[in-house]
Amino acid sequence: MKIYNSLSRKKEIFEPFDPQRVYMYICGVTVYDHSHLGHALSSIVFDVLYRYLRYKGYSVKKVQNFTDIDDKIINKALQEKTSSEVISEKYIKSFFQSIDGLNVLRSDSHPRATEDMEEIINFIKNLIDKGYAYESSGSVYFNVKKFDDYGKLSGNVHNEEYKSSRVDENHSKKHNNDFALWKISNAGEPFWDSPWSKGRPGWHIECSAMVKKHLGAQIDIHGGGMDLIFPHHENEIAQSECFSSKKPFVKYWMHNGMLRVKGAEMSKSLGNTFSINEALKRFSSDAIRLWILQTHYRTNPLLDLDLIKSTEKSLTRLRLINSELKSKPELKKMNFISFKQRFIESMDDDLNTPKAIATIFDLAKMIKKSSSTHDVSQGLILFRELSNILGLNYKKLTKDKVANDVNINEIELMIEERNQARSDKNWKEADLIRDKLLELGIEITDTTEGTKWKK
RNA sequence: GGCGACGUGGCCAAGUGGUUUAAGGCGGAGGUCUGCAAAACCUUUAUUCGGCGGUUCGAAUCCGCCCGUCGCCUCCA
Repeated sequence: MKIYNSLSRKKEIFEPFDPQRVYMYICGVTVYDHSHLGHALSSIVFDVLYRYLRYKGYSVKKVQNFTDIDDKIINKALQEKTSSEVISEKYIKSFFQSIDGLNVLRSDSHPRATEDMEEIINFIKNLIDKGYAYESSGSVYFNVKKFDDYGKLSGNVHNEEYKSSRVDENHSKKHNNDFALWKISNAGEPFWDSPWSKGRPGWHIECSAMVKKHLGAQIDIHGGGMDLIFPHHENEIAQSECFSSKKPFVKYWMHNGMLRVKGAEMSKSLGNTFSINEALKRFSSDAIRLWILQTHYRTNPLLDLDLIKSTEKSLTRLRLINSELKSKPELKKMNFISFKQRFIESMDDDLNTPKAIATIFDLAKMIKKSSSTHDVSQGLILFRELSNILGLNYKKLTKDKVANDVNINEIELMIEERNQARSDKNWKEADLIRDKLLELGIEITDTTEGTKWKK
């Protein structure tokens, strides 16, 4: 299997430190708001990686953290006149609801920064002891100049010229690129005791500490969005490699592309705030997954709801294969192994899910085509097996209640009336009733087993 | 200013030197079915890969230039 490594900027053959086991860490979300479709993209991509590695026989340990203490959470708490704990708790719940809804498997562990504070503080202590970090008026900074490899991931070299647009009120840093490991708290803000001050950890240190604690000093895969390459992951490398003196901290860095939104003005109103939970009310998890996986994970797709809708459409064919097709054991068994090979070949090539999906569609077509002349049971088994790797479960969007304002009995009655009209060959009346039903949002289908309807 | 990505049919999107006169999905067209529809199924839908040069027996795929789009460099999946 080949994986594109952001560090080397090319595809590399995947060989974990331990040939049997894979240790992977995915940067999780900062829980100050509902997760949006961009998070869905990332979650789904690494969920598929997780599923596929297990399919290949690896024993995989996947860890994804929650950043549950940071400025945005504090601000939100202030805004809503509550505590950061209440805020983070609320959005952690929402996050799980979202990824469960997307059929994303839970990671083996979901640690929170606030629960690993001891580990974080010890990590910082160690870096100070080794001379990589320094304390300055209650805060602690990493001294970037002490780490020669700084910039190896992002290509951002020490750049004193570049002045960030950010208004940094902090003048206690030695160098422009030095970053906070520990931040002294202002009055009223949440804090933890430390040798340096009552304060809280900087953003990057939690991941280094949690990787170390939950997975080890060196791991196979570290994933996240491309936007995290700098400074987050660059800084993680600095911290972790200085801490353990082991290189590389991460063997394969994987970064998914960023979901883009049409038109800048839309970003605030519609696009960016389109939460996963909101999307799941309108689309099935399969549709969202297919939409995302039909684009390679390293490209930046454009959010387009019509596209998700069209994906929903393409699923009907697959659902039909999954649920309605029966195999005929009395016929000659058909072999579908070539489809499996194609699928694996695609996935082995840096998770080429668009190609893998094409194989699933081709497989579906072949099953359908051959079902009357051959026993296609093996094809059906394979179809489900491959679908499962992509996390497709073929459950329909549960538009549960057919709306309270629509009376089911009434619908049945109208359908009966229409069928009466049809048997009387009173087409005008029949069509009129059909139109009426359509106005109510009821779509009907005449089949050999009678008239079916759906909302 | 620095780092990087990309431009493939109406739309989305694989392919990155010959098995490709370019997968798959959506949409369109034609057909089967139907009272008509819908759904489903079948068939069909780019001699062509932003433009111009070059390398090569051979290029969408490599090189150069030009045009265009986008991401990151600041919290961010």
